[in-house]
Amino acid sequence: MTVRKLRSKRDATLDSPIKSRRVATDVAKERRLRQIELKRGAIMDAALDVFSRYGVHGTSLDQVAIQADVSKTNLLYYFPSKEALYVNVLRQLLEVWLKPLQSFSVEQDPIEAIAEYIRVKLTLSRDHPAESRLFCLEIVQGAPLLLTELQQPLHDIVQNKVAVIRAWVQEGKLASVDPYHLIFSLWAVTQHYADFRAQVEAVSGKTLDDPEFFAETLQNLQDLILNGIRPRS
Amino acid sequence: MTVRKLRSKRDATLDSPIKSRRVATDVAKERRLRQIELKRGAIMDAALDVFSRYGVHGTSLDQVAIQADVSKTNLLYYFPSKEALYVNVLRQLLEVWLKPLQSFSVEQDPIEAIAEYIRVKLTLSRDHPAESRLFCLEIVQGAPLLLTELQQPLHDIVQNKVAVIRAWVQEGKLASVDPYHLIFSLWAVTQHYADFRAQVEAVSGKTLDDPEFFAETLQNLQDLILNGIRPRS
DNA sequence: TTTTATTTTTACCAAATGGTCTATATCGGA
DNA sequence: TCCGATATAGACCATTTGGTAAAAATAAAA
Repeated sequence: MTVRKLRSKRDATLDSPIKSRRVATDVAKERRLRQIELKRGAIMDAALDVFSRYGVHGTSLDQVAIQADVSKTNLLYYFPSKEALYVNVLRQLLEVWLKPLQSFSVEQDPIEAIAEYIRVKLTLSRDHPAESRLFCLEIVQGAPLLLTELQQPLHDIVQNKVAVIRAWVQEGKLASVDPYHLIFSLWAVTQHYADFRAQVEAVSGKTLDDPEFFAETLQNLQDLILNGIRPRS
Repeated sequence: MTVRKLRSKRDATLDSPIKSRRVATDVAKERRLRQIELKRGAIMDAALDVFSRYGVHGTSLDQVAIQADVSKTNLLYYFPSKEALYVNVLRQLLEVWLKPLQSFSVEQDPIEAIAEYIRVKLTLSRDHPAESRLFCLEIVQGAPLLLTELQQPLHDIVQNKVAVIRAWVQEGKLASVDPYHLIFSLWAVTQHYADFRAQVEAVSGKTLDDPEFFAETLQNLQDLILNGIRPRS
């Protein structure tokens, strides 16, 4: 109810800006909206962090609230329910997540393009581990919420890149790899360092936060994959 | 308490078999023990399944009980607590999980050995997806329970295999890859098909259950990795 | 058959938790 | 300074859920 109120208010200001007699009013309203977005953002950041660590079900709203430095009731003023909060977090995460794939196109040199893709994805694994983990958790559990709205755009963009890779293969610029499996492998090896960080650390004693280890990992993954797909006489 | 009772009883029968005047008694006792293990096994199977789907926190004991076709209280008769059940499931899982790595040794041909390892791991991903998912969930969340007892054996066995791979490299049988990253990559690409099954299916429309897709996946992964590490002049 | 040990069920409890309702504080505008 | 709207907090509630106590049922032993 409270949220319904909030929603309708915000929608109202967004959809039909009141023809204000004074500019001052509008400015203030906008500032307030920014404030709201700021606070919502802070809550979502906190939520992303704890959700990705303990899972959605393993996290209480109180935990999120504390982490975001607000009261639970106040949190529920900004998000109608735990699920709504979670969905918002997931949706925001998706944007970060699908962006890197956009990049490569037929004109590029495949070796360079893929090397760069590995670099970008590995950087993402280092700098956005929470996003990586939460995405992983959601997908592992069948992505009940994500899949419906992920399926279409993901399918489309992958389809697109599959065509690009296929073209590269046909032009003899790559060994004959199945584009799907190449993409899956790229995802797998790069995200592994974020998602399985605990294991990586247990085994090797290092994480991507160590610059040397990061560089070494990048080098190895690029070598492995690129040698794996370089056209062979 | 109830469990303590159960425990002590079982321990007693295991540690100091009562010098029975009759064989019949022992036989009966053994049969009962088998029954207990059977029931515990059934409960653990059910638990593995639901835990891996909804996460530990997302699963209630009632769900597990229903899946195992026992009452919740009855379940708690066989396992002292939810956590105890979970730990048992994890421990059992570990055995299945660490086995494949044991296999390769210096005498083998590295290309064959690694091809076989990929095959085994991919088969595991197909036939034991629940184990793969639960392991993934646990590790992603920092493996609070697993890590303590996983760390040592995992570290040891990996250390061992690292030495093997390093020897292969030194003998010129492999390109100069870092053994750690090779192992991580092998894990990543094979487990991906189980853990990210939802995504793989959303993108490609197929799963490892499809024999054709399985074969194709295996072929591609082997090609990719093996070409990636084959010694190049 | 009687007795004893073990397994299963029934009723119940206490804590945690998502969420609501109401009161209060705060802030922008007049 | 006053007022209306927005934001925050506090008390509270209903449900879920892990777990217990005790009784009932079943199986084993004597």
